[in-house]
This record gives sequence, C-alpha cells and structure tokens, in this order.
Amino acid sequence: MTASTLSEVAKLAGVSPATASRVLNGSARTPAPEIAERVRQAADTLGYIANAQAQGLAKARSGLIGLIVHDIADPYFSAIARGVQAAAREQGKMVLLATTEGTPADERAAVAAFAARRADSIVIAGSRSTQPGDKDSNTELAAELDRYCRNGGKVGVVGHSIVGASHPDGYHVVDVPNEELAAKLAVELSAGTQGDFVIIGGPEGRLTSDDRIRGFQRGLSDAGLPEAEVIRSRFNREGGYEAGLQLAARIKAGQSGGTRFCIFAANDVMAIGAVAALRSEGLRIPRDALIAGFDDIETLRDFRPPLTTVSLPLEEIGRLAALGSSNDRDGSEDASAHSSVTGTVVLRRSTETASAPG
Amino acid sequence: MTASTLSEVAKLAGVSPATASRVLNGSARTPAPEIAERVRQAADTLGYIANAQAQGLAKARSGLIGLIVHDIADPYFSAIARGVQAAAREQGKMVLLATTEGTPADERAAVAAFAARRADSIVIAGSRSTQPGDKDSNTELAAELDRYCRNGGKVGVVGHSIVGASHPDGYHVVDVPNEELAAKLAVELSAGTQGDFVIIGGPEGRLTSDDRIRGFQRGLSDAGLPEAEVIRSRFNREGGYEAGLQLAARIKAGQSGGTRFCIFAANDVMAIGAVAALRSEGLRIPRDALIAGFDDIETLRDFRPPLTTVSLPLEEIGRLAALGSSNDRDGSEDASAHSSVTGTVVLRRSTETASAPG
DNA sequence: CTGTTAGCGCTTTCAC
DNA sequence: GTGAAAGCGCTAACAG
Repeated sequence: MTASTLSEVAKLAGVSPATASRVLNGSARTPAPEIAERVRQAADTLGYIANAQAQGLAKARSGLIGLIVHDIADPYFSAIARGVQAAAREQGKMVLLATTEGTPADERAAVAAFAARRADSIVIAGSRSTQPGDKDSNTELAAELDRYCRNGGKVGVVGHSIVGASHPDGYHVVDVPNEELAAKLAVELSAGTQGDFVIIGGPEGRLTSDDRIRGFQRGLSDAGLPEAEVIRSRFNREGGYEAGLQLAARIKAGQSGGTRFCIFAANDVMAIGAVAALRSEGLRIPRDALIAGFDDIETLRDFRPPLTTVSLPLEEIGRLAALGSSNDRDGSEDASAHSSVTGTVVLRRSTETASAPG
Repeated sequence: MTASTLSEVAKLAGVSPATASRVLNGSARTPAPEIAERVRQAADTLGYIANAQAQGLAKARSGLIGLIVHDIADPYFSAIARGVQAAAREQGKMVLLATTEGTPADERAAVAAFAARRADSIVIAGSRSTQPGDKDSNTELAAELDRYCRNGGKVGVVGHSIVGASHPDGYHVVDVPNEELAAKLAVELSAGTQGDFVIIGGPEGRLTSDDRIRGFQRGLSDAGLPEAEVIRSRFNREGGYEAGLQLAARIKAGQSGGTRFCIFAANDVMAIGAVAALRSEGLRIPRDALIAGFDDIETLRDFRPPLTTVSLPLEEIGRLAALGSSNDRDGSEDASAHSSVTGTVVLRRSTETASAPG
C-alpha cells in the first residue's frame, strides 16, 4: 500500500489534477471556493500528503537548507544549528545535516550531496583549514561551491569567506570579528595581569583559531607586552586537555616565573579541557593560573570558576547565515553579501587576579 | 544556467540515458568498461551531479533519515543526533532535522513533512508527553506515524514506544531502562546518605521524566526509605534553576532537618541548573546539599563538583534507533522491534557525604 | 550488453 | 475558472 497521489485526490473530487494542485498547494489562480472545498475534503479522506520530491522536480526547488558542521554534538555547532533551524522554520523549509569533522574533502562531498538534493541554500559553518595537506581539497571545495552557485544555489558562510571561492552574488558571509575581539580580550586581560601569556590554539591553518590567535597577539602587542607562546593542539576539548597537561607540568616545575600564566584558549571547549587537565594535576584556577576562552558556550556558563570568554551570538549567527543565503532575497538589491555580528568580552572569575582561594 | 542532466551526459558520450544511468549510479548490469569510461569522462567534463529528487521519484526512496528532537542545542539531543548522523553516513544517507520543543503537534507536523519528503525512516527522540492538554495531538501524532508506516516507512523511537501507535513491523524502539537505572541510583545513594531525598522532575506526563521519578521512588522504597517529595519544573536548565532556588530557600530556612537534602534531578541539565541556583544563594555542593543527575552529558563531565549521574550511551542510542529503523533490514526476520542499551550509575563527588569542604 | 519505452507525482503553460 | 498536455530528471522493465 502506497501513499495516495494528487490524481487520486482529483479523481475523488471529480476535478482535474491541475485544479487539485492549485487548491492544495499555493498557486496564483484560485479555484472556486466550492470546488476547493471538495478537493480539500477528498485530500483529507485520502490522507493525502504531497510528494515533496515530485514537487521539487517540477518546481526545481527543494525547500531544503543544507547545513555543514564539523560535529553536531559540539555545543558551538549545535548552537549555530539551532539558529539555522529557526531560520528554516520561518521560511517553511527543512534542514539537511552533514557533519565533516572539519576535513575539506568531506565538506566538498557534503556540498555535492546537497547540490544533488537541489538544496535551495547551503550554510557552511566551522572553520575551513588552510593546512598544506588540505590545499587540493580546499580548491575542490571552492570549485564545488562555485559550481553550486553557478547553478543558482546560495551559500551562507560563517566566519570568513571560502578561500578561492568567487561566484558573484552566490555567497553571503556572516563576518565574525574573531581577530578584533581576541585583541580586545588580550587588552582587557593585560590590564590586570602580571604573568606570562600563553595561547592554546587549534592546529595551524585552522582559520578561526588563527584569527583569534593573531588578534590576541596583536592585543598583547598593543598593550606593550611581548608575543605569547602558542601551543598547538586539536581544536576541541581533548586538545585543550593535552595542552593543559603540558602547561601543568611547566607550572609545577616553576617555569611560570613566580607569577601565574594567563592562558588564552582559542575556544571555550578547549579552555574547559585545559582546566580539567590543570585540575587533574592538582592545580587550581585562578589560584595557579588564569584562563580565558572564546565563544561563551551556553552549557558551559555554569562552569566553576566562571570562564572569562568572548560572548558570541551563535544562534543569531546561524540564523543570519541561513537567512542571508535565502533565495527569497533575490531581486531585492539591498541584499548585501555580508552581515556582521558583534561579540563582547566577558570577564569572569577564571581570570581574576585578586581572588579568594580558588 | 542550470545543472547538466543525465541525457546531456549520455548524448556527449554517445550512449543512451539508460546506459549512462547504469554506469553513473550503481546498477546490477555493468556496461562495457570502454563505454563506462566514456560516460564517466562525459559526466566529469559536464560536472554532472545526479538529481536526487528525480532519482527519489523514480525509485520511490529518498535516502533521507528524518530526525525529530526537541532542541538540537540541548546536549542530550545533540549527542543522539551525532549517533543518528553516524548511522546515516554508514548507510550513505543524509539526515533531515526537525525540532519541536517537545510539543506533540509540532512532532506530528514534522512526521508529515518527513512523509512528504518520503524519508526512508524517521527517528523520533525526546520524550513524548502525556499531559491531558496534549491528548488529542498525541493521538494525531500516533495516527500520522501509523500512516507513515503503512506507506512503508520505518520509525525508530528512543525511549518508549509511541502511545497509541500500533503498526506491526513499522516501529523499532530503543529501550532505555530509565526506571531501573533511576532505582539503582536511588539504592546506591541511599546507602550513604542521611538526609531527606528530593526529586526535581519535569512536568507531569513527560514520559522520560516520569519513568525516572518512578524508578527513583521505587529505589528509595526498596531501601526502606520514605517516598521523596517531587518538585515539578521544566525539563531543562531553567527548570532546574527555578527548583534550585526553591530548595535553596528551604535549606537556608533550616527545613532540611539538620541533615543535607539529597537532590535527584531527572536529567543532568536540570541538575546543573539546580546547582547554579544553590550556588547563587551561597550554598555549596556537597557541603550543603547532595545532588545527582541523569544522562552523563559529555560537555558536563568537567563540571565541578563532578556530578553523580547515570551514564547513558547517547550516541549509541541514536545509532541504534537509526539503524534499527533502517529499511535495509527488511527481509531478514531477525530484525527485532526492539534494541536495548544499558546505563551505569556513576557516583561522583556531588553526592559524597564525607568530603572536604566543597 | 545496450537502447526504447514508460512512467514516478507534480506543476505549468496553453487552450477552452 | 478549469482541463489537457507536456515535461522536470531519472530508473526500470522490456526488447533487441
């Protein structure tokens, strides 16, 4: 037994499929009210549900928004996903999910898959990587995206524009001032801090991480401080943990020079990992080291000590990326290729210098 | 400019569309290697990407898995989503996401939308509610699901079977022994605890919450303890916070009878909210109250004090729900309608009675 | 092994 | 305002 079709409904209502289509799904022409009612009734008794695939084929649009993230369970991405989902709902669309673990090759594949499904737009979140080894895949990713745009697709990018991508009018990027905010954070932290700064960042070439590191260094420099050492690790909790272990060893060996290290982790999740590592070594925050993160992940706000960080409107970022890349905005020439959001430095106890025992 | 089609590829390669289809997309019959190469080349130069909608229409399958959650940003759901996504990838499918905030009406709508898209299977996570006000929508949800099954769809359910749903062979439920585990937790906690037990639960009728509460009460009873008071709140962090405030007031008023309350929050996120509330009132865990949660959310594992909880294999649950409801398993009669997972009680410092000052 | 012929279910000119 | 007809791009018998 298979789902009932439009023509079955039409037959039951004693009208043509065309008419049935007109009443059941929005159309310019509006059939007579009496006819319409008859059709609706027929549809109802048959439990008719339009076949979106057939509609998509006929209309060359799918009502789908493709979302590409590294890992949907990462709170950074799931917050963005929530925003994308909200935007989709507003537009009566659905979101298709792809996770890539950040590898450009997988991202390319995801774009191709979305293109195959004729997604109306694609939102790509998560930093692209510019590591040498990824060079080719990155080029291919850009090519795939350009091709998608050429065929009429819109893409929303979170963070920075895709390297190498260049289709006019196809991309909408939501600029996140990672660098500026990191600089600001550095400046604010340097005001009340004595010890050496250390940065825990993601692998080199990971754009978001690089931006934040660069910004932080600039901020230090602006404050007249020397450049901070950078420890590279994975851009997740585990990476933070590993880096934290290294630092713990050095702190215990007295390498912090009599003062506390002030650690900047390039994202909150890494920061939490680092804190966990320090703790596992018997160290305390902020007693033995100061630490700050980036993102202001909601689930982590109840963490103790409260984490100094840069608050980003993640959900809004997702919304903007999805809305900005909406096809609905074509024609209107005010549709800019960029939207921007802003974040705020939030100083909390994890970087308090004059504190009660942690 | 629109994407190129199969027939264009076929023409370029000098073969029929059928042949082109056979080489480009898996088929039983394998064309001659030489022909195949020619077709592949043509496809490549044209940048051909198959139209999945058209394929879906023709094959009456979409390669889509629909996933229904309350909130994708809730770590409980995003962990499950990760599992579903993993299963989808294994099967070469994509996941369609719908969020419903737990309202049965929205869930029904999501099922209909998935049915319209001809999703091969639907995974529905998140507790259904049996609140009186939701009765009708619940019936409709069950009806919608049944209809979906009748049309050949498979549905995977996390937790408990859908109330009122009854299509033979359509449902696969991943049983989560919420009640048993909660009972076990209660028993283990009661071993070393003096004070009164208090339960912070979700709204009445929220199945998962109800199961856990019931189990916990049973465990207490098995341990020879009186039934615990239940505070009802929303099933999220805010709900936990509000309940926590109430409890804080009572603790400060000395209502805990000289001993510490032992609080059981029906999920980790609520527990964290409650802890935050207690802290905001100057109370400490476990010094002034003990607290346990449920789920063992990954992001919360670095929380201090470490939260006693019941660890659930969330990702695996998602995987099983998606795999179990896979269409691939038809024919094989060993495909049971249930899979089950087990969890473990994890005692951590948040319920330690003889502890250093918290 | 390859090509031809019908559709899959819906939308949409185009006549009436 | 309504119906007839021609696809949307692909797959699946069925012949050759």
